[in-house]
Amino acid sequence: MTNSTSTTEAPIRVRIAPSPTGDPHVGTAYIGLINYLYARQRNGKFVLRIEDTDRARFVATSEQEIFNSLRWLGLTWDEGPDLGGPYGPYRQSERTEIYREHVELLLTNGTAYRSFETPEELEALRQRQIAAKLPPRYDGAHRELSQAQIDAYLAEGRAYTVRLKVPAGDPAFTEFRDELRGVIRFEHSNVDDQVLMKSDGFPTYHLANVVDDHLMRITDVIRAEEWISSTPKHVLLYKAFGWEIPRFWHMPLLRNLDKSKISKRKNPVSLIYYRQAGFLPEAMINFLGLMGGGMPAPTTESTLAQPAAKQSETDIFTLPDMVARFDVKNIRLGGPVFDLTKLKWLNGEYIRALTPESFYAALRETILSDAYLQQIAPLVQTRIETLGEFGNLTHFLFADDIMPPAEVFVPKKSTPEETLAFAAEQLTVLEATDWTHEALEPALKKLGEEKQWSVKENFMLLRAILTGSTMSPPLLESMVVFGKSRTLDRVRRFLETQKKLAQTKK
RNA sequence: GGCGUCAUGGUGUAACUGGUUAACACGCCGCCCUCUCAAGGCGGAGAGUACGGGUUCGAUCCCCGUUGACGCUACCA
Repeated sequence: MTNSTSTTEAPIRVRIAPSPTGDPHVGTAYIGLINYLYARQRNGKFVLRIEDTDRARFVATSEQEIFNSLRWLGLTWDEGPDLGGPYGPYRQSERTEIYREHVELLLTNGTAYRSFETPEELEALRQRQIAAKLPPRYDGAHRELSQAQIDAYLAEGRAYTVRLKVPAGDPAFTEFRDELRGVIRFEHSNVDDQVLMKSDGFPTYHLANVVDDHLMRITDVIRAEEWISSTPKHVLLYKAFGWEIPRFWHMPLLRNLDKSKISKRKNPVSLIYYRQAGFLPEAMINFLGLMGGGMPAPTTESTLAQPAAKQSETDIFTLPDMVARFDVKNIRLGGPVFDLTKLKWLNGEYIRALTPESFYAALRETILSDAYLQQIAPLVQTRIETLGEFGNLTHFLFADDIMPPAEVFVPKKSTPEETLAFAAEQLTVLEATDWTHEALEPALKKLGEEKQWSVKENFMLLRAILTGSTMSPPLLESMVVFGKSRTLDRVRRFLETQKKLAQTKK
């Protein structure tokens, strides 16, 4: 029932499989780091695979940003969409034919079946189950359709999904070994007949993931803990195909300060944000290495071997240090809080350790780059009388603690509650909008019309949040220059802070 | 609700996987240095290891239960 051990012989191959659905996420970097270390320590290969099977959430620029962010952190991969490799293509949207063939296999060997319900019907079923206080699950209505019925539906041209036929009867459970936790068992009555192929012909994560991991010879699946619950489905799939099962390592989930799964509302999660806000990649990777432990305690010998090193600085290490000393098996299973305070301290340590030359270079590459200043200059040229006033108008682009007082952001005709509610709407719109002047302007104006906020007050509110002031360079241009990640984060931080403020007043 | 996972100061971790006054770092407080602020130095408060039972000469570490937190419960990943 436990995994085959023959994978031990195979050359180690691991992978990360991010979805291009938005900004690259710190969680991706964390899992990427662990995979990277695992591969580098074992002479293995680290594969990057893009899981772009969700066409509804697909973001065109996302893939490139994932590449950039991982490279920024130094997490280089051996095979991937941009590098190629022996088991490509490494983009799932280019592998649809492979999935189709494999689904056919399952259909013929009876481990999967077609399900012809419409999304509406399934939603209705769900609602009925929830109302009846039953666990919402597919009822298996089409598990045993007759061939005649299937042919009839097919002839009608009815859309269908393909579902996994979770075995009934003996054994009535699936077990697998998590390398950090031991054997985990799921009763089949608790495993849903998961959709493997959507009606649009794209596979779901579960199918694509298993097929690709097998075809790409992945020996160790190192992923986040949120996948534990779906692992039995994956194991069942490996078995349905008659394939060897890889080792599973489920890493703890990064958390917000309140211990919930890390989320953009409560914490910056975009790697682009961290880069643009001036975090050094060495600090970020070091900090991620601290999450969950994994670095052995310093031995007496090693401290003696480096008498010059400050003993207190055992929290400070580089990526090569980690390759040399990190051990996945030492990972702590409690979800670590991604604590910005400590990350900032670490970043400060790295900044102080820079030579004056490289510190200057770091500034010139980021916050004081020519590219950035060239974008800013036209925004202020007509608005200043001496060059010395440059800072007066652009302070908000270089500061990280902007927080307008209520007098500034609440319009005369509105209450603070209305204002904050509208700001939340603005955030939602901004999140879904391309970061260009042409796209932002109509999107914001449309929202203003719907909610009956004048253009002036609409824009003024955002201006206040972004700049902390009612006077600034043009809003949209400023937002474009400041960047989507940082702007959105500033709005989120504003909303969260105001929410807390309102609560403490009560 | 069901299923699963987890549990050491406020936070991140350590403690030869049964024997320590439970250690280090961040944060916090104080002192020193200092034109300020940092940095740096020195010192301090803060957990008896979620709780309750076992096993053991002895449990942070092993077993059981409870509680809590978190995750999953989609034609999203």
